[in-house]
Amino acid sequence: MSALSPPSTQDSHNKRERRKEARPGELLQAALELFVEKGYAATRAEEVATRAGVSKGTLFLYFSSKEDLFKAVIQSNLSRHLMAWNQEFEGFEGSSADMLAYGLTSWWTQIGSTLAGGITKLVMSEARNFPEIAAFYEREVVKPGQHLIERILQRGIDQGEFRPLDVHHACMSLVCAMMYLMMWKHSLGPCSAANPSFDPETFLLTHLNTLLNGIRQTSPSGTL
Amino acid sequence: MSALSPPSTQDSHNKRERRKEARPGELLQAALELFVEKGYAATRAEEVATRAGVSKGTLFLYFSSKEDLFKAVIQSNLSRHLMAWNQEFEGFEGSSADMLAYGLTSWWTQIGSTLAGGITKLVMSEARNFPEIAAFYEREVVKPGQHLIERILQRGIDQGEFRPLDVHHACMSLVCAMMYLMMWKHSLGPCSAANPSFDPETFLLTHLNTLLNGIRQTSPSGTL
Amino acid sequence: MSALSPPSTQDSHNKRERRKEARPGELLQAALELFVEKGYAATRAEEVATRAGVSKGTLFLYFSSKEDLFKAVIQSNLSRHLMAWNQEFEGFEGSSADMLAYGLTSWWTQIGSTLAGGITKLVMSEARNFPEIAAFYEREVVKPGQHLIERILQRGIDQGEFRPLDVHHACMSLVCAMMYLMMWKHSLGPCSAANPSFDPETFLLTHLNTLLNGIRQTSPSGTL
Amino acid sequence: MSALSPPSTQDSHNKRERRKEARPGELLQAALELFVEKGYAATRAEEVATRAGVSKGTLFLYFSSKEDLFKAVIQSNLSRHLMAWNQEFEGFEGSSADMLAYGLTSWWTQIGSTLAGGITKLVMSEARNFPEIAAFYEREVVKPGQHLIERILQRGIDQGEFRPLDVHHACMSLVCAMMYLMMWKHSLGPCSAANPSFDPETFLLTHLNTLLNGIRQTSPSGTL
DNA sequence: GATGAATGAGTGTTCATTCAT
DNA sequence: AATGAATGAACACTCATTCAT
Repeated sequence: MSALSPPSTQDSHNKRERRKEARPGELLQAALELFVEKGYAATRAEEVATRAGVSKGTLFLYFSSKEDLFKAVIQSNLSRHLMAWNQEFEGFEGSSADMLAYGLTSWWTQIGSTLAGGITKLVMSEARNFPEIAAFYEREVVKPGQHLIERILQRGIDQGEFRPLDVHHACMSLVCAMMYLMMWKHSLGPCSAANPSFDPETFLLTHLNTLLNGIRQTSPSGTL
Repeated sequence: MSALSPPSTQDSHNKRERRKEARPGELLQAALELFVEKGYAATRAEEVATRAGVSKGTLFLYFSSKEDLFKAVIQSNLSRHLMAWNQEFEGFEGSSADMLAYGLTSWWTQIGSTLAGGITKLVMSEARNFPEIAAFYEREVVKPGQHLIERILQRGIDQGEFRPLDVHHACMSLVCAMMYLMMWKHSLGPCSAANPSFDPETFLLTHLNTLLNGIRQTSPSGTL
Repeated sequence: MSALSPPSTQDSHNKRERRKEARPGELLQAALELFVEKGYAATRAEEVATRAGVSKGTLFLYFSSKEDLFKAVIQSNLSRHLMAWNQEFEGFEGSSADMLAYGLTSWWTQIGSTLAGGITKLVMSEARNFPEIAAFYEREVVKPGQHLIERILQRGIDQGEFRPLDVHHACMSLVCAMMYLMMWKHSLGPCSAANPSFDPETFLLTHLNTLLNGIRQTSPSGTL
Repeated sequence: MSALSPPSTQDSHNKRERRKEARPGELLQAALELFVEKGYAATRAEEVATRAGVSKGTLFLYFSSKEDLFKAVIQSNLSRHLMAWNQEFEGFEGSSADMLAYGLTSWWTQIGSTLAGGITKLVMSEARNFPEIAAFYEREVVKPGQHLIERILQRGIDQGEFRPLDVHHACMSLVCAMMYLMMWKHSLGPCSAANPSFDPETFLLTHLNTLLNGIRQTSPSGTL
């Protein structure tokens, strides 16, 4: 697209080339969708290939095994996931409570309610069988996320907005609601004819407000 | 039963009988361990049998299929407890806050901290592939558990202990912490050299107190 | 039953003894019924034992294997079969045509329409896997039966009732209708909602009359 | 097709393609042989594959199950012939007696004397255990065959060649001889050192002539 | 003799992976 | 590079047979 892109290959080859270069990405995308939908074990390699528009054999040209494909799916999506996460929270101005509310909302919009939410469920489900992925996830996603939230909480304490508290515990109290929503959405949720009036975003904000009510320096009157 | 009954006959009868009666329990225990450790799909029926000290064929003498075994594992480890709790709380005296704290503590002691806690993660992981099990779990575990907690919350509201609130949301705020702990403990937990000073039970009670702080009719001095 | 039966065992033991001596017969009867109904391969040894009112282990006390049981079932029933057959036809007076008609009718009544008819189907179905049984059946049932019919046909020729013909071929033309009925009755018949007005005995006599019409020295007017 | 088309491409394409197109036929042939020889239940799927020169997995590439293979064997060996006969007889010129004789002869040549004749015995043997196959066979083979023969008989009656008769019974009288031959040939036949001078085709025509003698409007001089 | 709990070889079927084309 | 026919190891489940009681 840029005029500065390498013009080494002839234009006539571009369509093919672009196709070739896009292959891994198309396979990863197809695999992500299927793994999230059906789980790792229940997804057949051929399904992934078919959805990506190639043959079974081609899949193994790009990934040496189904396990290798799985790792690539998770890691490539976690990185994307991560970048979005980091950009989102930089340079926010306002009260710490507002920061948390904003963070929760945008997390739900950009991750929880999308395919990315399925990755978390996938990682949790397969962590025991793929320790490398578990370690990667913890290092690259869990730890930075916790750190960010704990910093916001600490900021609230330092500025007298929240009463002194164990930021680690408070962070988990906050985060666990998101985790619960994601697991539910990709496991029992689709199987249960549950209360259709339930709205995840409302629940998240209710949860936050109840917690803030419990940790604020002075209890305000309204709670949602 | 009588001390004078011929011991020889008894014993000869017993060795076989005792085996037979113990088998289902031994198989369920082996299945629980392996399912929690490796996941349902990744556990071979023969492994379960071997760990229980019997042959493959014997497993199918007691459980008609691998899925049936899975259901039995859920039922024997979770349904049982829920029924007991329902009865226990029928005659409970004391504040609703105490009831919740007691419930959380005994849940952690009897389920969360044991292998049975892994079942929740197991069910969540496999729900999409086994809708029947998902339905079974929702009917036998989720619904009764929610019902119990919501009744306690409603009691607190009716007695003026809690301010009026959406019991469904509040129940989820409470429950999600337990879910999070269990998911963590059986997925990323074993792979991470996490903070060793973290104590799940303390976290649960902290979480409860923060929430109670947020929903109580009159804010007490401070409970964190 | 006879007063001369060996009185060696005490009367008090009789019930048990009679039971014990009846066991093989009860097992053979149960096996016959099930083999005829479901075929050899599809009948489980345990089913046979259960129907005979004993346990699985007991079956193998009397028959060393399922195959052995099968052979015993066939051979014991063929003998019975055979005795009936022989007694039936001895000393018949009347025209050869009447002999054939009588023979066909009584064959249908006593064999074709009973469990014994199922044995023929069983033998045909399993002959390739049990050559001994096939040989036994041919020697003890097929050959004598053919011989009898061919003698009757020859008698008809000798007495000028039938025109000269190949008795072997004529015998087969006659017999094949019985075979067809038996096979049908125990294979496709039960699976098809076939013409309910079809009556095997009528068919057999029609078949015979048509053949006799073709065989007789002078064609009579009526043909059934 | 063109003599000038590049032979290299053709060949490289063909070796693989020709295999693929030949596979179903090779598998059907192997299955036919083994099923007829040992029975359906006693033949292992792997044996069929091995005899066809492929691995177990390949069998299931072409037939979705063993039962499906069974059905395909029936269809490719019997249904095909019946359809051809139906068409052939549409334009047949000559007496109905000749039609029947011609039909019997070609049936013996194309089916009765070949392995395909074993299918009838196979179906009869397994019908009770595979009702779906029984229904399939009745629909695809029995019904069309009966219909064809009954039409010919009716034609003979309408044209004054045969005396009025019950075409259903007459059809069975005719057909039962073929059935008997096939059952015999694939059950007791191989086990017995039977009369080597016996010729099935001659028997069939003798049988037909005897019946025709019995059903013709005017008895001719003698046909046996 | 009788039992029935236990066994383990055997079967149909699936699916990740290979490799000739 | 791409294909897709072929493979064969793996797995859930069955059932004839054994043997301790």
